Amino acid sequence: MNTHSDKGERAKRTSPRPADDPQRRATILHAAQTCFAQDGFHRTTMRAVARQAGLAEGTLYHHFRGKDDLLLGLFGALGEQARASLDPAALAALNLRDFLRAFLAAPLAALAQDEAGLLRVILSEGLIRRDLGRAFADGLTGTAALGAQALAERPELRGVDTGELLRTGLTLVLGHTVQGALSGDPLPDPQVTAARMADVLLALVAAERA
Amino acid sequence: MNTHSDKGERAKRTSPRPADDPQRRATILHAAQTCFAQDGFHRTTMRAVARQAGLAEGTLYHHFRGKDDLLLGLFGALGEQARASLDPAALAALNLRDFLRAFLAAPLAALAQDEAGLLRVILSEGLIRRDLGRAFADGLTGTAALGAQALAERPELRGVDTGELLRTGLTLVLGHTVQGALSGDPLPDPQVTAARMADVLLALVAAERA
Amino acid sequence: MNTHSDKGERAKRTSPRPADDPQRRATILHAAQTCFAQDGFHRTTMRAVARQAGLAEGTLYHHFRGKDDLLLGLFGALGEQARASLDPAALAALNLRDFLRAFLAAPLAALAQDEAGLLRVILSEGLIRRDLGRAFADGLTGTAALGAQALAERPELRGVDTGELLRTGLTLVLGHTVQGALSGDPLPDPQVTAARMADVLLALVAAERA
Amino acid sequence: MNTHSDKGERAKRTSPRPADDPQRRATILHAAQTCFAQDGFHRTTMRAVARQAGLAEGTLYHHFRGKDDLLLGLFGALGEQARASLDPAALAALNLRDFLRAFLAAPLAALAQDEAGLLRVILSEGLIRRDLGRAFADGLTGTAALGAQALAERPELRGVDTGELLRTGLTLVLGHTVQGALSGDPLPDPQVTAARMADVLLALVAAERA
DNA sequence: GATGAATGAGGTTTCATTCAT
DNA sequence: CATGAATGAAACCTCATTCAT
Repeated sequence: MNTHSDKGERAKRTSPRPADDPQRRATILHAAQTCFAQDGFHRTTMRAVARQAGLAEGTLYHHFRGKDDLLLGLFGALGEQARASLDPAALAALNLRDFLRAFLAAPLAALAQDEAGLLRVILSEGLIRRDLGRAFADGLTGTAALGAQALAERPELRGVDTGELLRTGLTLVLGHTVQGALSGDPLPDPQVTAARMADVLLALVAAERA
Repeated sequence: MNTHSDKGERAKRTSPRPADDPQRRATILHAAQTCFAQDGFHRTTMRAVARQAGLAEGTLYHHFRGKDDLLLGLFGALGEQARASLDPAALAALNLRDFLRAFLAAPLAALAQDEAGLLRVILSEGLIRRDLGRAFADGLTGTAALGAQALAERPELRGVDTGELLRTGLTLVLGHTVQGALSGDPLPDPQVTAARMADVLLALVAAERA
Repeated sequence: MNTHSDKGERAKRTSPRPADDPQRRATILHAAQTCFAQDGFHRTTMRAVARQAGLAEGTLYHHFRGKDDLLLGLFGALGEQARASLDPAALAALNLRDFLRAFLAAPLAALAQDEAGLLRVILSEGLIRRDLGRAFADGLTGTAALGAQALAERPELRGVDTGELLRTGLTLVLGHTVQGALSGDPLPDPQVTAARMADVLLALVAAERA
Repeated sequence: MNTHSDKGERAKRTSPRPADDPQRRATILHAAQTCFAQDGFHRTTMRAVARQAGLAEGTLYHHFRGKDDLLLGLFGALGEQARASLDPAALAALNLRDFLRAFLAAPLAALAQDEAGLLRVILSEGLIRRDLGRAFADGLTGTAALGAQALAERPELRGVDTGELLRTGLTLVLGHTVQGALSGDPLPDPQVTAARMADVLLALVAAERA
């Protein structure tokens, strides 16, 4: 209903016919995210998604294979988002403290806002569906590996297992985010949280080098 | 019918009437846990639980109000288990390092084995259902507070926010466990993991007191 | 629950063993009537009847074949009651006006009180089940015939179809009672209603003899 | 699938989309009436109604909220029918005898035919469900009041309580119809019955004015 | 491509009845 | 005879998906 206005905006699309879809896909995914975040994947009906998107139920099936495909699409979007929020080149220029802060702030910031709902849905299903869960876990591992590469050469980390360091950092981020998602409390400022967690990791480095 | 064999086991009870039986409840909860852990709450049918329990569908409803009540019962069991695994009195006698190890090993051990399935179910639904999620989060908070009390007087922690320290520890535990649940990989030995995490916390203490 | 006291009363039964039942049957029927009248036959569970009777569910089946048999038993009781409330010998002694009043007051009085519930149940099911319905209708017809016999010889009714006269009277009674049962309003005093209806019939007699 | 033939019949409608269709509703209600009249409301399954309507079970729920809504829809249809069969303007032109005959013949005729089943269902449930029962009773009261208005000015009824007169008439109609529904016997010609009942009322008028 | 009415398998839950104690 | 836990068929209803328009 409220989505009709969005449709209005999109009506000025220049293409004469509805075109194919990258726009439509996004609209639908966004609607799905909203619904899933609110009621969970299983308690959300395709009709609800359709209405939220301002479309008919049948139309959803022109753009997605089915309900599951919606979830997969959402998961893909989460991955893209995560990848986009982390720029290894930029990180490389920072000193260790700032590197850690930026590295941890990225996922925290991405999930801080209304996207928290997205995470809830992905995690909730990921805990049940082996494929989703593993993909998510692999994403974390990959991210840690990516960061570790950027830290590999730093002299002040000589003797430190940077991979494990960053994995510990991401474990903190995951634990923190899940806790927030469970409690329903709004998460504190990502920058502050990231700074606190960076301190933990720095303490760990200091201890290991001692 | 098929229940008679089970009843045979239980025949030592002299009472002629099974009464309201805590055994049956446990049997059913166990079956529910198995099914839920395997397929998730929503994809599990009451029929599946009944079959797993070796009972008729209708019988489940003599002991639980409905499917939801099964989940709640499971959640309650998790809580009891958590409470049972943490003995504040015993902890108080330990030095800091051992205290932290024991404090963190308790939940890790509880969830290490097949109970991992239980956690997956509870978390999966807790991420969607506000009441469950909050109850779970409150459990964590309460546990941290309980531990903090036991640490309050220690001179070597003068100036350290013990509450936050333990919360960080539990955040690590939660993150670690979720990661394990997601990846499907068997979690490493709880004692080892706990030791590693205790080191993180000790590093943090050292850094804060420096 | 409140029925336990009743059970207490009955405990002083002199017979050493529970005896057979005429007492029990009555207790159960009474409970059934209460439940059926409140929620209707179909919405009443055997468990509800058992509880109302202060008995176990299984016990009901020692005295009645099943739920349907309860309804039949109730119907039989209604018939007995109807028959008991009508004493042809006593009626024969009355003048026409009083005869009609008494004849109509009998069923009205029987149904006036809490027995109204009984009627509701019987009628409700009688409208659906051919056997019950026909038995009920036959009861009415029989009653009219019985009354007509008592009026047969009266000289002031020479030329009047007394059977039809009384059938009309019972039609009024039935219509009146059904209306009351539908509206839920408490029925007015049976005597008054009977008097009013008797007037209708007397007017009819007068008109026919004119 | 099997619906396509039906749709063929209906193909004359030019609208590309069936829209919300009043046809379907009627089809379903008719099927419901048939089933309910045969087996009663409670013994009729939604599946039976669907089959009778030549539709899938799920389809019923696109047009009615649930089983109860079917009953309510039927009740509404009965009301409409009753209202349609009574034309106050036309009645006003008749002399008293014909007025009464027409007034009583209307409901009798409406229920005489296969609609008798409809009445059985409505009454059967109305006797149990307070809301339905009251609505039905109110319908009767309203009808009597409507008729009384049309009779109000007649000089030959000066001094007669026309409201009560017509209520008595409807009580006769109700009693008569219920009796017929119970016995299962086919009701006699509505016109004849109405004439006989009109005579009763006329006798009553004569007696009251005497 | 868009629509949404129709489909029907399948889910949860109820409840009359049985039978071991 | 009394009990009441167990049974399991069957009811109502939901909802992902299809397909004629």
